[in-house]
Amino acid sequence: MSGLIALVDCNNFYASCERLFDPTLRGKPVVVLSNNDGCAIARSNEAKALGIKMGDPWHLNRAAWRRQGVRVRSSNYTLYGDLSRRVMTVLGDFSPNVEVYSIDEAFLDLTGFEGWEEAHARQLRSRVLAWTGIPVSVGIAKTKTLAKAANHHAKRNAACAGVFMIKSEEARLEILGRLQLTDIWGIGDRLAYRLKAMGIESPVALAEADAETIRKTFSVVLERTARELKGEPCQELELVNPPSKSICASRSFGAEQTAFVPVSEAVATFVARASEKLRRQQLVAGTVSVFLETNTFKAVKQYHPWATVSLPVASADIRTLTTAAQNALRMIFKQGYRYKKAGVLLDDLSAAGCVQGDFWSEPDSPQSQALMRAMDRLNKVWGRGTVKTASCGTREAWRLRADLMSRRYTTRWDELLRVT
DNA sequence: TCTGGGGTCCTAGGACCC
DNA sequence: TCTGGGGTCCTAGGACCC
Repeated sequence: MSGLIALVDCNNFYASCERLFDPTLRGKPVVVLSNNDGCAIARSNEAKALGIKMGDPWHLNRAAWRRQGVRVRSSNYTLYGDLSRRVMTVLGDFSPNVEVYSIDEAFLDLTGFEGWEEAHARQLRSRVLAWTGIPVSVGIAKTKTLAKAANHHAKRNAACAGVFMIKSEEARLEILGRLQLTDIWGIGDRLAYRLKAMGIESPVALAEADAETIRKTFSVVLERTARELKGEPCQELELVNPPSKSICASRSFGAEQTAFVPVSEAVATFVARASEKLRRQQLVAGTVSVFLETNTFKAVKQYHPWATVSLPVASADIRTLTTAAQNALRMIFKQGYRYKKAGVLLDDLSAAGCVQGDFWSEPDSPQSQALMRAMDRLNKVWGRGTVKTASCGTREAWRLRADLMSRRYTTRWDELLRVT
C-alpha cells in the first residue's frame, strides 16, 4: 500500500568531487585524505581495486601509493558541501519528500510513482550526472534498511547500471543472501560478532530471527533493523532535520602534549570554531564540555577524561563559552595531576594482588591488609577523608576497589594527545 | 615522528526520593 | 546483622553512522 523508498548515494563522493575539478584524475586511482593528511577517507574505484582501505594511514603507505600511481588529495569540505547541495537540489525535482541523510546520501519517498519507480530512478541518475557531474547509485525497496541493501548491490554490480529495486520476496532473499551481516545498515563488527556467536550468521537469518528475542538480547535498535530486513517499515523519512543536539570541534595533535598552555590554546581555537557553528545554526549552548584523549593506538588502556560546565544562561557568546571551556579544562588538569600521583599507589595495589577478588571476606588476608595500607596512603596524597578507611565495611570496600581500578588508566597522563 | 572529525541513539547503573 | 519497592534523573559507556 505505502510507496517505496529510494536511497540515492553518491559514488565515492569526495573522490568524485575532486575529479570534477581536476579532470586529469579521471580513470586514475584517487585517494582523499583526512584533516592533517592523516589517513584515507575516500577512494575512487581504481584505488579500491588496489586494495587501499578506508582509514589507511598516509604516512605508512606514501611510498607504495606513489609507486602505484595513486593521486592523493587533501580534503576540501567547502567544495564537498557545495556540490552536495547541488545534488540534493536536483533530487528535490524527483520527489516532494526527500530526507537528506548525510553529505552524500538521501532517502526519497517514491509514493505516487508506483509501477515506474525504476524508470524514475534511472532518469534521476542521469540527470544528477548531467547537471552536477556526480555519479550516484540508487537502491529501491520497502524499507530504509532494504533500500540501503539494494543500493549496496547496485553499486557493486555493473549489470544494474547504478539502479536496483527489490521487487519481490525472491529478490529480497536473493539480495540479502549475497550480503554479510556487516554490510547491513546498523550492524558493525561488534554486533556481527555477537550475532554470530548466537548462531545468527547472515542477514537472512537475522530477518528470520524472532524480533522479541533480538530486542531482549540486544536492543530496540537492532530489533528495528531485523524487522526492516523482513520488509516491515520501522523508520519513517525525516523530512525536516531537527536542530543539532551537540556541536563538536576537535583535532589531533601531531605530537604528544604534556603542558597546560598549548592544550589551553587549542581549546580556545576549538571554542571559536564551535561557537561559530552554533551561531550559524542560530542555537545557544546550555553546557560546555571539554574532553582530552591520549593516543588510542597504544596498546594500553588510554586516558579519556572530560569535564562539563553548565552555563547559568544559555549562550552563543564566544567569551562566555571560552571561559566555561577553560574552567572545564582546568578541572581536568587538576584531576589529572592528582591521579598521576595516585597512580603509583594504584600500581602498588595491583602488585599486592588487589586486582580481582573476593578476599574482602577475609579481612586479615595479605591483600586486604595491603589495600588498607594503600588507602591510608591515598588519604595522604589526595587529602584527608578522601577514602574512608574507618568505616570500610565489605560493601564500601568493594566500591572503593572498583573505583580505584576504574581510575587505573589515569596513570597514562603523560601521553596526552588529543584535545577537544 | 606520522593513524579523521564529526554526529546519533540506547542502556546500565548509581544517586536520590518517597 | 539485615536490608522494600518503585520512580526519576543523570552519567558513562557502548554501538552505530558517514
